[in-house]
Amino acid sequence: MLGYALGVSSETPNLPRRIAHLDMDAFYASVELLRYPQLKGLPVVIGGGRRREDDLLARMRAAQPDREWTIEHLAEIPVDMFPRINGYTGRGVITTATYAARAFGVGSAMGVMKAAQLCPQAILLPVDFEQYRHYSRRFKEMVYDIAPLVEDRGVDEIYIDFTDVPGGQRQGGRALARLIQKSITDATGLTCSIGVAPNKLLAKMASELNKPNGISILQAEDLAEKIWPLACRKINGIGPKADAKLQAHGIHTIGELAAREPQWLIEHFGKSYGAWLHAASHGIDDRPLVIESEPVSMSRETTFEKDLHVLHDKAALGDIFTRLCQQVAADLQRKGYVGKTIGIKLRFDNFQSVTRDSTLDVYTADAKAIRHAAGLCLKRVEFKRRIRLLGVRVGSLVRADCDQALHPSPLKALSSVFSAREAQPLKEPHHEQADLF
DNA sequence: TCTGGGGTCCTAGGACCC
DNA sequence: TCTGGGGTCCTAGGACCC
Repeated sequence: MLGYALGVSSETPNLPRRIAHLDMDAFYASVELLRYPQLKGLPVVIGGGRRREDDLLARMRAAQPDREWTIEHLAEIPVDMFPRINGYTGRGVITTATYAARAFGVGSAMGVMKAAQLCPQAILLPVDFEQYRHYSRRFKEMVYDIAPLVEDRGVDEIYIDFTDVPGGQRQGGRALARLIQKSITDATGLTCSIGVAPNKLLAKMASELNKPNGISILQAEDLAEKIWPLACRKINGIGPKADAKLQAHGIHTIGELAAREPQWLIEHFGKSYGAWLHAASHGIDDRPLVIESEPVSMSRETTFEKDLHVLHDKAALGDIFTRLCQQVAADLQRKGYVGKTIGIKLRFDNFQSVTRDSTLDVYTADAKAIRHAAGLCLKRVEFKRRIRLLGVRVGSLVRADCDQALHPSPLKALSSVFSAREAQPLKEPHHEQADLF
């Protein structure tokens, strides 16, 4: 009791916190190179549409009908049979580029059409999420066996708590980082970069310092030398908007940010964000690792090949809308969740986005119920432009087998009958479009 | 050459209740 | 009759991340 009050754990001595950030190198592209080793060293970008089953094999069968072409022979497909980026016309973006492609200035989130200008000879492969998820599970299992306290940050990134792992303190964490790197490469053939630091913020920046296949050890006293010269944008949490605003004030590096008075930052960036900017620039970050978490929302959205008109393309829009609802419903059911906030998202041809949502009295994962509620949301939108993107979202999720989901409060259900909010429509519905979708 | 899809979190205003 | 403050829920938009 006394020990707890003093913040001293009875199980572990008070070792200095050592947090690792592990980032798989060019993950999607590297997974593709495992099955197409003949592309190693070439500029390859991943993006565009989904994988069409055995597209390449079909072309090989046509080109060389005299021999067998199956999934076993992927590595034998000649390089010149692979699709080049310059033949692509569409709205896709690059998700990953090999280091050979990055040398041409091609990078993540870049439009495929722009990448084609920078590197027209690059090979373009479609994304294959199933394959990436498979390798994601494998590399995470390797880590988990060595160091069990892991925060999942998506398909190719994790934080690992080294503090109490045997060997986790040796050489600031380098020994353990080496062991993990070797285990992952032995098991998967993939490489990763690892940064080890006193907290998540610094670990994330450290993992970027020595890529690919590198290890970077950061101590608190290294801040001025290794972090302050970096661009503000390198801080996880400073995006394009905040960066532009900082630059407008003449702040380009983390060191320049650290030199500003916290009061000045609060005046210009708000109480919360301003205080955080100050702390981050000084390498301060107390956030714990989030070992397990529950989803808050699930959504499906799609960008059309061409912008659609709410009247002219009514049938197509209706079909897409129904399909999105069915997909979200299937996702919810497969993962065992129900939600009660149903929402839609639209993006117009000028890239402006609008969202509408509505909270039901009961939790659902039913495609028809979702479609109905989302349809009502759609009626609250004014359509003045062509539509580029349509999405459906279900939020306020709970597990399908939990009490709330199983036993809807009778009081709630009753109150909705008399609820004034329910009785009158939210804002003015656009009646002339009420039956469009 | 226009800019994917799946998420989380924050802010801010209004309704509503105590 | 007027005023008010706190708390929670809902909705819309936006920044940011992988």
